[in-house]
Amino acid sequence: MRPLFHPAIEDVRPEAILHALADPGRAAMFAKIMQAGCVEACSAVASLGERVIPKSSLSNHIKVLREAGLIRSERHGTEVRNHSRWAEVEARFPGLLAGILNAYASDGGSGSCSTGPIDPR
Amino acid sequence: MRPLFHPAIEDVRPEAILHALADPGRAAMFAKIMQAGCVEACSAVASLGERVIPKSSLSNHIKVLREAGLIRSERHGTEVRNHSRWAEVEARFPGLLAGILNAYASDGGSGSCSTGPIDPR
DNA sequence: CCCATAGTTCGGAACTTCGGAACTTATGGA
DNA sequence: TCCATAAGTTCCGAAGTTCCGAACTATGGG
Repeated sequence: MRPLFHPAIEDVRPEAILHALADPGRAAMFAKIMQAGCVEACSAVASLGERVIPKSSLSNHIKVLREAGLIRSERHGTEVRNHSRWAEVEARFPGLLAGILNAYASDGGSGSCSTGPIDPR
Repeated sequence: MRPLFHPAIEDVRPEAILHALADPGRAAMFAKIMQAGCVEACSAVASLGERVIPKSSLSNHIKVLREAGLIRSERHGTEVRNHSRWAEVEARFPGLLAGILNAYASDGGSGSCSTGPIDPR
């Protein structure tokens, strides 16, 4: 198993973040990781709404979030814990994440993704 | 030629906006349309940096921006004029566009896209 | 050692994006 | 009026991306 790759914060590109969060499912995962005290096993995030996400897709979504610089993942034994990198990303691109997550939150019921109003950490 | 379709502002989805702006070229077009007094023929937007964009791709990029709800296009004789819908989008998703365009702007030279700091209209 | 659990990788089907060539539509002469 | 030209759009094939089931690889416990 290859070691997990994380971009340095200064290598994080806005287009990667937008692409990662342009999927409502991924945006919901990110919101959940952020709100859950910034720690979450991959599988804990596996059901969003009605939908059960297959493991392989889940693994891939998490990878997209990680490589976009949005989360940090560490292996702990057999599981992986995910932390949001909100503070770093916020310092580099102020207002970006709040704007995006609030947009999804205010879009509300109609999207597939539930996110309360934003308040990091 | 089919009449141009524009979503009503309440039908605009955050994921469509993120997807549209996840392409640095499209983000640069949008920034240009906004800054150029909100009016711009498609062809006026055709050269971004070094790159000359083929007409068919350009037409498609403009369509993506339009269908995401970011711009309004009107035919005037043989050309199409594009207006940004900043105010409407800002009212629906406060802070979203500013966050995104500022992120690209502060990413600056390294991306393929030049956008000054944001100040609508 | 064997099993269960948590993730990852592989590979094919379905979808999206890119760009060249052909088409449409409007305008401005001769 | 008829033709030429300019601005966009559509079509379609090649290239790339995403999704998900099946097979695989760690790790920890009994």
